[in-house]
Amino acid sequence: MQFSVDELVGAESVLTKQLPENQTLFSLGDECSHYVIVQTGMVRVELLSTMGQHLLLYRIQEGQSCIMTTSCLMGNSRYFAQAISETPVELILIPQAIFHTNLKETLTFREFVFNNFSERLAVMLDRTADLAICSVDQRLAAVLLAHINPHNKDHLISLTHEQLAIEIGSAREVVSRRLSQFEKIGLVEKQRGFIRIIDPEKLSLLLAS
Amino acid sequence: MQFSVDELVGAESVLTKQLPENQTLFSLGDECSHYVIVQTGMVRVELLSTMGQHLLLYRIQEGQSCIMTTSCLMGNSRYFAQAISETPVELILIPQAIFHTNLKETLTFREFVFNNFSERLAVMLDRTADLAICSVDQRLAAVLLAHINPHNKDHLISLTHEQLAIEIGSAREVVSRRLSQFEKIGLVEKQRGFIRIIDPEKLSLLLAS
DNA sequence: AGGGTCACGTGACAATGTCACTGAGTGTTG
DNA sequence: CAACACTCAGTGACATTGTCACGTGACCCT
Repeated sequence: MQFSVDELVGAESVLTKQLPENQTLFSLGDECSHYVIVQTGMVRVELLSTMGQHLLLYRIQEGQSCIMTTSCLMGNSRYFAQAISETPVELILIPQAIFHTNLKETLTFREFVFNNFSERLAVMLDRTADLAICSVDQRLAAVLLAHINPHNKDHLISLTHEQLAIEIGSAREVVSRRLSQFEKIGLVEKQRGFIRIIDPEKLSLLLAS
Repeated sequence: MQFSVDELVGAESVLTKQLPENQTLFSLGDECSHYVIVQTGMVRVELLSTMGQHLLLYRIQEGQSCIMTTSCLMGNSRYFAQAISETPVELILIPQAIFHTNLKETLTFREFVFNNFSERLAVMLDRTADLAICSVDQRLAAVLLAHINPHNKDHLISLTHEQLAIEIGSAREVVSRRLSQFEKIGLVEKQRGFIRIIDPEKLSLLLAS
């Protein structure tokens, strides 16, 4: 993070909290009592359908805050999605009252909140646009390319088809089928729980069309 | 509107602007120089795909403000969608500098901005969730029911299939086909440019399933 | 070895989107 | 009025994507 939390809100009012993986941070209908900053780890925020389907809205990573939390605090409304830790996380919690006081009085805090908010909203709307505009193949290719580790010459990606499906907002079976097709034309190789990228260049050509 | 703009920001800094129907308020990539409140009329905000396809994000009506504008001002970023007047509109414009000063110093202004923002975000995410979760039939039924004028016993709705398609995020042909089906089972009657709701009760049953 | 769970493959089918084209209504204009 | 253009709607053919119901093999545990 690029700022000191203590400096922003005063050390005495900042709480921290640790949570293990796969823990619910908030659920649909919950009241919002604290502003939350993720200090380490990753949190997933998703909508829930009437069935058990999930729709990934966005992720919150190190140093970021949650737009829904911000929105709920600002508008005094309730959560209408749920958040789950994807890794063990360390959170910074700022009580509602302190949040509002600082928003009013501290320029650096206000700037942090607003910038973070605006940036997160942009990312989320980008994702929405992608979902609406790009094909499954394109979204799949994009996610695969995004997971390449540049330090590792062997482009092996540790994701299951299920995880990829959530990532691109599709279904496992669809991902399986498209990956088989990708394999057939030499773009990737499949292993249980892993995908190896064989031809990143061709893969990125997919995005252009 | 439930507040006096003059009271909020000082009469001297408030600008107003009139625009006819079908005018672009902002486009993708534009800088954001003013906070905007729609005083009368209606504005549509939509994403653009690589092709000419539009994806309706949300509408801004009387007394409301635009979340993307708010976000851009707060985060000092550029517009990544476009806004178009659906009717003649009357706008209130508050220059960026005045916006920030008032956000800092005026409690009522801050409350207006935040509440409006939070509410609009909720509506937009609701729409997103609907798109992801509900079937075409359900979305279509919902839109038709929402357009019923309770003062008019004759439930005649003035919308083309094209307009309905944009509304529910689908294609004209799909709307045509589903409406034909609706007509076949006695839910509606079609006319050129109009739909007559015959059986609102059955139509709302569609939403439940 | 047997049982259980997880990841994946697959066929059949339903829902939706896209394309290309037709035709019907409406208004305009010479 | 006749010709024309324009908007709105209907339709068949097809592609893409999602859903359901299974089956199969890998891996883990005792």
